[in-house]
Amino acid sequence: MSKLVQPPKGTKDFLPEEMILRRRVIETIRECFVLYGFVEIDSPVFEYFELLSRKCGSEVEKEIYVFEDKAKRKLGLRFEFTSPLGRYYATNAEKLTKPFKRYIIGKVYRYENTQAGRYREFYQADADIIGSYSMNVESELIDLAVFALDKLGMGNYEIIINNRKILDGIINAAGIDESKKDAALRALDKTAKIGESGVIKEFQENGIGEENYRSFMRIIDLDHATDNANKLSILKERLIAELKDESFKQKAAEGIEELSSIIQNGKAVNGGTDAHSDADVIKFDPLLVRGLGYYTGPIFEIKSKDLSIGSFAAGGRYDNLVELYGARPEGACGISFGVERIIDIIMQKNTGILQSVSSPVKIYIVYLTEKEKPYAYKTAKILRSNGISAEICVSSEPNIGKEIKYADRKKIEYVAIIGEREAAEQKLTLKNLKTREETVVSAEETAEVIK
RNA sequence: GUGGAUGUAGCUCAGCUGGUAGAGCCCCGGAUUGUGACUCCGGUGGUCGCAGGUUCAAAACCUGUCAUCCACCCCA
Repeated sequence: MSKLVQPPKGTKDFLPEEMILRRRVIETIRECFVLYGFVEIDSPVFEYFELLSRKCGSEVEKEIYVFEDKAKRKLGLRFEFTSPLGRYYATNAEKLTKPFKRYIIGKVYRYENTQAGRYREFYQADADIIGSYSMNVESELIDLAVFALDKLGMGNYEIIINNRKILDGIINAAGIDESKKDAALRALDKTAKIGESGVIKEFQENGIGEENYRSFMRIIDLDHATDNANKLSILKERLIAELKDESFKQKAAEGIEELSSIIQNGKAVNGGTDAHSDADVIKFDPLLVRGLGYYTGPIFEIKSKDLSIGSFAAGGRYDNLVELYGARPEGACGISFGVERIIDIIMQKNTGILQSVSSPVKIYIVYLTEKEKPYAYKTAKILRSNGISAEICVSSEPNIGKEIKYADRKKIEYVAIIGEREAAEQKLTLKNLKTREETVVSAEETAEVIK
């Protein structure tokens, strides 16, 4: 294939069958957002580069698509929805009802190397609440995620939570210097991948001692704990005992309270028994870090338990970020779903799904000769007026065999055949392509039957 | 940005130590002029990712480049 007929690196074309599935996934998420009371907004795909790069961290900054417009303004494509939301909120704060609960679904762009599940252009579906410091927000977002993911049939997944405040405390208690915090966190985040020796190596490369690693791991050694609540209370005792600095101590305790509250809320909402509120699905993991620089409190990540495709939804609290854009400081927290990754998982779990999706078009109308054409069009209009999506044959020389084959390939469930006999009776032959059954009925009856 | 693998028909792939391309599926037509999944017959389709180089001769060897995949990095 020549270069010019390929879509640019990291982007792809979507075939009609893929679009049907995508549409279904996006619509399901959208419906859930609405069910939880979020309102939709939109904002530009590009913003001033300087705005996008604020507080996102240098690693992320490298991934922003940058360009200059003809007046030499430096612009960038949005790489996620949080910075644009900060700007949007600051711009429109006076017009918005607070707490501001909004959702947005759209394309975002990241200049990075492609891989399975990693694209340069992809969809995110994002729900955020600005204007509350309460943990009820986190609970609501997690509950929403569970609701949506179950509806999507995502099966086995887990929600991993942690809190930046706790991390800060453990880092301090482990004797790691504040200036080396980021490097330490980045290394720790990789524990599952590179193992203990790998983390120690990275620590040393950044001038952090092995003993610091040991103390960190000793503090978070919670293997004997029975559940999340138990883990948190053990950790709390340890941190209070080990932290000298009063402000760190207080923050860490606060962080633990926050997570306890989230877990508690989950239990309350689900009647205290639902598996989603327990360690099975919500899992406190002190090694969860997340890269984005603006998180200030609880952070969470959702990933499949049986497929390793990275997380497909994630979020966290970013209090006071809006202040960066000139608004009054406000509590804020959000969650983001990676649409492509969700679709990848659905397709891996159900390999035949693309073949099995049926067309949104309900019925295909074929007439046999020019004589029946007016009646066929009239029939189409009646069906459409009744809310039935109907396609009519456009060939000037219809061949019934070919037309049925066409309808079958397009996964249309029914065919209406209109020939001399049907036209005379003001009816049609309704054929179900799956069962191959045929009945002779009127257009109105057809609308009733296949609705 | 770094390292590795791959790139042949719409799809999945074959093509030996260099001798100028093949299968299956799909698609199209017919057997079957008011009926699609099966069967049979016939047919279309490839500047071998692209550009150079070596050679009498390159899909094959060399170099570069682009894309995909994998691992880093980071992340949805």
